[in-house]
Amino acid sequence: MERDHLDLASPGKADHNDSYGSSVASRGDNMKHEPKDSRSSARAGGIGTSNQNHKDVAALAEEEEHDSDDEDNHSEDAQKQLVLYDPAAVGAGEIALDADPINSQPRRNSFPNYASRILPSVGAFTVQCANCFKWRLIPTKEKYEEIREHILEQPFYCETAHEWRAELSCDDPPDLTQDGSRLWAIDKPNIAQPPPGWERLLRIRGEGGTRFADVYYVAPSGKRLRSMVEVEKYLQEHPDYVAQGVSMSQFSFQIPRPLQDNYVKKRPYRPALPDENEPVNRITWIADNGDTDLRLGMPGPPLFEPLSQSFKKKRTPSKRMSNADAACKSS
DNA sequence: GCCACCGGTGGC
DNA sequence: GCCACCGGTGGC
Repeated sequence: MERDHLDLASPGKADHNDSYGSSVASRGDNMKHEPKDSRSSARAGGIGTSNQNHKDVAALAEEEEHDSDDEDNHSEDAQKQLVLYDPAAVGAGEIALDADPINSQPRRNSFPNYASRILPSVGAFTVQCANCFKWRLIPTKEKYEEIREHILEQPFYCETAHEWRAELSCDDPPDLTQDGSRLWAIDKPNIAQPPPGWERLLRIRGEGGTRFADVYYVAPSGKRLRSMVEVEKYLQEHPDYVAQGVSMSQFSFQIPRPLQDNYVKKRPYRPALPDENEPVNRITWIADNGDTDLRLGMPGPPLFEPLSQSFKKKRTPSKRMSNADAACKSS
């Protein structure tokens, strides 16, 4: 437990996480407030301390190179979370998590392989205190987006919540904990707030799908946009928005990452296309067919497993278009 | 016919 | 594995 806690606070480790979590509750069980849980929630929150910014891949690479001396990362241990909960449990004596009625309406999918079932939706927004690591509920989506926009430079503390909870301090028990009764997902830090009059919608997909979630932007006209390309196109067709100051930098289609491993179906192994410059007579042993059974027996909570993500090789900016570039190229 | 939701794919 | 984009389609 202690070690986990240290892991959480470990700058090196934290540095490798891009998590700012959102969490989804898959079950509507009661939340627990035991100290033990608070500990584990702190841990979970700890995973996501990266400086990664979707708009600055180069900065990310640099961070990774200096992961051993990022001493000031502790100030960025603040985590953000969206708590998604099972709508079926709404109203069953839950604490005030249904702060976002807009997204609390039951949703169902109706796809061939998904006998109509209720989809998770965002039930609450929560951010982790950078000091005590306890999760604090954020009263509204708008406030959450406001905090998230600058979470790296302006970490969240319990005192930050005085705006809506004057008495709150780190001595108070956590508002909620990662007790397995909810679906948690790690959100991305520093996502710009949507332009005034626009809404950023996060739709959680059903378990076992190919993706965890989708982000949509809803324009004041009601038009739904689902990619930077579409946003760019839309703004070109509606220059009045641009004249009002709406710009591409205010959009991000980054989705949170589920904390629950295997929520998203693993993509089947894709053999690389034969490289004509490579010898073809290598003996191949496909060890990973996407079956994760081997992991099931792993001891300890799985909360740190997503860490491996951040160790992926760096991308060179020249080879990877930024969102803005992509949008420009599409025009 | 619309659209919310999903799968698939290419790229990194 | 993650990300971005977009086509397909069942249900309304």
